[in-house]
Amino acid sequence: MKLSTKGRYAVTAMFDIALHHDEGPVSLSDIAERQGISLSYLEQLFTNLRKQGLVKSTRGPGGGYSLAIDSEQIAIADVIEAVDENVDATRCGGSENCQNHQRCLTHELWENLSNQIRSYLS
Amino acid sequence: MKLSTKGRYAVTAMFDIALHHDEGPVSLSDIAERQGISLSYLEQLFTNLRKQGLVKSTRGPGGGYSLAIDSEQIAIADVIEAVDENVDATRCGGSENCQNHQRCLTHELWENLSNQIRSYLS
DNA sequence: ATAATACCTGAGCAGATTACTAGGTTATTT
DNA sequence: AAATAACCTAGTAATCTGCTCAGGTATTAT
Repeated sequence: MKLSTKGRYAVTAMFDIALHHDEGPVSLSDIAERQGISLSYLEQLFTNLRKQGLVKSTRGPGGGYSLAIDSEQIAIADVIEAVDENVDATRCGGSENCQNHQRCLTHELWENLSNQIRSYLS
Repeated sequence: MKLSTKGRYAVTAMFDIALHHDEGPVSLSDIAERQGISLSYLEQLFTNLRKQGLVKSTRGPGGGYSLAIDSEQIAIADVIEAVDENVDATRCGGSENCQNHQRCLTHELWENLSNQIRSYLS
């Protein structure tokens, strides 16, 4: 789990789409202008959002992106994790070098924390 | 607000100190060994933790770090923010380029989110 | 006193990430 | 046919991460 500007951009853009949902698909250039984000950067973010099945695209003029599912079904955590490919390969990857209780304990602590944040953002 | 390995290291180390609190100050080399974190890197993190008044240091042999305040008074958010100097200078820094309602709205959305996460981690 | 311990500081560095630019291709509408 | 907008690929400057190295300085045990 990671919380950075990248994730914020994605959340902001998704929010923008949700707001203009009734006017049909929203083009990235519109979002870019409204939210002051680089168009090409948005394209990269939306590649991931599309792969995660959060948005669907319509090509050609008048096209753009629209939410793939109902806005209330989309968790903020999903959006953030779609763009922030989490490299959270915890030191003790699963079980291997959990020699002492200590390391397991702190590892568990952090995992719990991550999970709770994730469920909070849902 | 940012959640990364750096913050996790800090939280883990603070947790380690809290666990060994009764045995007096905890040396960074002990933490480094127990948690598998580079000593010099820990030193850098603790410089910030000390500046934020989260830990106090005891020099000399037998010295180390101890919690500056009661462990229950320390918010995880404080620890994370002490090391992850948040560059969260939001695009519309205060008021200047909030021309349209749109930008203000999403900005507010994100700020609320940040605040709620912060209060959750307390 | 002196050695050991452990905090403190700063410089540097490989690798990754961030935010962005540039320049295309493909699909669709008008 | 021409315009639009998704889609794709590659490159880049700046920053961040996690770490090493190389030295300090302060405190305490002997």
